[in-house]
Amino acid sequence: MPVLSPTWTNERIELLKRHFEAGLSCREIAADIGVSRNAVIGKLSRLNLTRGRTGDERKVQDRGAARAKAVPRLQYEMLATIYGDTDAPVVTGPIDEANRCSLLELAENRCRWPISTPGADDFCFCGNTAPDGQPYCAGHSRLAYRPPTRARAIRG
DNA sequence: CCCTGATTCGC
DNA sequence: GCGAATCAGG
Repeated sequence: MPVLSPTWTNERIELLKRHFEAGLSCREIAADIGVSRNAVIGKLSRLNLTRGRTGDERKVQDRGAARAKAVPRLQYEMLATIYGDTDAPVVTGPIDEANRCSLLELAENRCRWPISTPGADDFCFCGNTAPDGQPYCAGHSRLAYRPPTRARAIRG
């Protein structure tokens, strides 16, 4: 019911904290929730959930790999692609939903693909076996990363 | 240059 | 309280 349009509802803040604690970057959190990166950071600051004064903890970026510069896709884009066109559950690879685990059961070798739905109480993660160094499993990794765009390559 | 998070500041 | 703008770091 369109009684009000609160920017930060209970579900928003829960998702915010959850994703934040999950280790997701503010960019991804913002994309997932559907707000700007600054909005997420601003809210986090107000909630005193900041990780401490730091430019960025991720020392080296993918830029080190000059070849195949796969840039992390925003979940906002992914979800839009998945749910925005076809009604069928897009199969992208060996994704097993049966292995989904909770946040506390997440591990380095576990796919941390967030099975999140706006306002879902059964939030969980993929939990599949993820390759070394990769946050997602093979199937989700394919979704999470897109091949280098020609426009970007020729842009210079 | 790109990216990131944190703070500042106007609304 | 909210988020863009700005600052600060890598």
